Amino acid sequence: MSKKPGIPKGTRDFSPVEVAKRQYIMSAIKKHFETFGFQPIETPSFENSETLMGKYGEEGDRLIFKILNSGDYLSKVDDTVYDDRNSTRMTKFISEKALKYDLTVPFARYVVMHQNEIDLPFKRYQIQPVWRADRPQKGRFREFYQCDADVVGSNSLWQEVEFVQLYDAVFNELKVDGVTIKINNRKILSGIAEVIGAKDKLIDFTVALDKLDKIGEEGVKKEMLAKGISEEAIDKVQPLFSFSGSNENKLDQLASLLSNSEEGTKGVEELGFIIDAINTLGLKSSKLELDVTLARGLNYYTGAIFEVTAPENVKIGSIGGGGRYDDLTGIFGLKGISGVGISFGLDRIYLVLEELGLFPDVLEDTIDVLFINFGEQEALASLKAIGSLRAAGVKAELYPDAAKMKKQMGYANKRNVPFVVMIGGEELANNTAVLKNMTEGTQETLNMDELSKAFKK
RNA sequence: GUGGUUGUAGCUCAGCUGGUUAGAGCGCUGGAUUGUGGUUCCAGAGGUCGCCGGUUCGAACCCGGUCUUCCACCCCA
Repeated sequence: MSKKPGIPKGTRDFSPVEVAKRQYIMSAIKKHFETFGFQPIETPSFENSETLMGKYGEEGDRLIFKILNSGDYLSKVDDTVYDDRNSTRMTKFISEKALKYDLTVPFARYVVMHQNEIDLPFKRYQIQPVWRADRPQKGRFREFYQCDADVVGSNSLWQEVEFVQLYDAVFNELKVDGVTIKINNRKILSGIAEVIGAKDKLIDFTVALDKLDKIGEEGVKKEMLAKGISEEAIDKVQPLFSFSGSNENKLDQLASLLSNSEEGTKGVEELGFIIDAINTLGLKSSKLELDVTLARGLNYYTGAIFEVTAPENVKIGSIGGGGRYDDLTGIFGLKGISGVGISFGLDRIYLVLEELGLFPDVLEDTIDVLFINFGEQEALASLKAIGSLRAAGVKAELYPDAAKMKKQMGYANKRNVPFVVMIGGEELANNTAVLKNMTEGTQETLNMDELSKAFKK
């Protein structure tokens, strides 16, 4: 048993059916990325560690897969570092490359490196695997695909509006009804923190607030207190805990709550613009929801924050996310370039479609016709016929061995092949072929011309 | 990284409080049917019970470790 091969934790093999289903999702995403004007790029599977490390917070560093240096990497390690036996500190001496953790940071690196060849605003999309050294659980893998679309070089809020439409277009195409596109704005969160006098605790505050739907009001308050946020401060944000009504309604409440904060007011304005525009333009099947508790994601979001959640009856959490980052390329030395983008979680969308039974049946791909193998001469004649069928776009194959009929027929049967052609001794002599319909069980003898015509649609 | 959970034939799973040769269904191979599948019937192959160690006269079953699965936390797609 132990001799059996295995694959690493959190990785998967994909069978032909699974690949077909994944491609179905990917092509829907790709189609809309392209109709929205995005162009594809690809970046390497692994980057220099320094490109990735420190970009996702402390937690992120832990989850980055590090690649061991080639050669005799230990001999180059300094004695003091070696004797220290501190893994974190040792890492940079024995590993200088790492598997990419997301598509956004490598994209920022790409923009900086290729700034002279890019025309701004630059709209790119990217569909590639990423890796995280996380513990697997439902909808969470160590290798998974992200499908990202980002725009750099434009501060326009119309981009945000278009991304909402893009999410809607893709999920509508995939026939997933009832997707919620949640939207928030970092400036609103900062504004709230400012108004309650906890500006220095912005991250702790937002992380706690984000858990509202999970641990409830009391839980959130408890966590905030534990993080050193005062009771008066928590009292001031009380309205947030029972935030309800229409998006416009929420905006009004936020506007008055944040009237003393310049930044917060800006955030309310930005959100108002996006929500107004979407109200006028309309969405096909998703709904846009202002959610002040939304604080997910990376520390670099500065404006809009997006998160897409699956329809209520599917418990999978978020299937996409994104936001605006005013200065992402700044970390690589290119200041003043704003970016905004969204991401689709392919593997999670797959689980949603599977659970809702939304994959089309036609994805079960098979060949159109199997030729039974009766021996050398017969196989040769079969391959002649197969050649002209293939030229006409028919998926045809010859059973490779002159095995027993039962076996060959059984193979056709198991692969759901709709037609079988038999060219045996008799047919060989008469230059004919027997075409059998496997679902009806009927068959007829045809000459070669009639055979190729039979498959013309 | 923390806590819990799972592992028996190719697959899905039984297996009593530890007691002789570990079972079923499906699948697989062969035959009934030497050029006609999906149905039926008959026969057969296939397991060092995840791995390592311990307790015991005796371990699939108890204990420890390890790997794997799934779940929750952290975090996230």
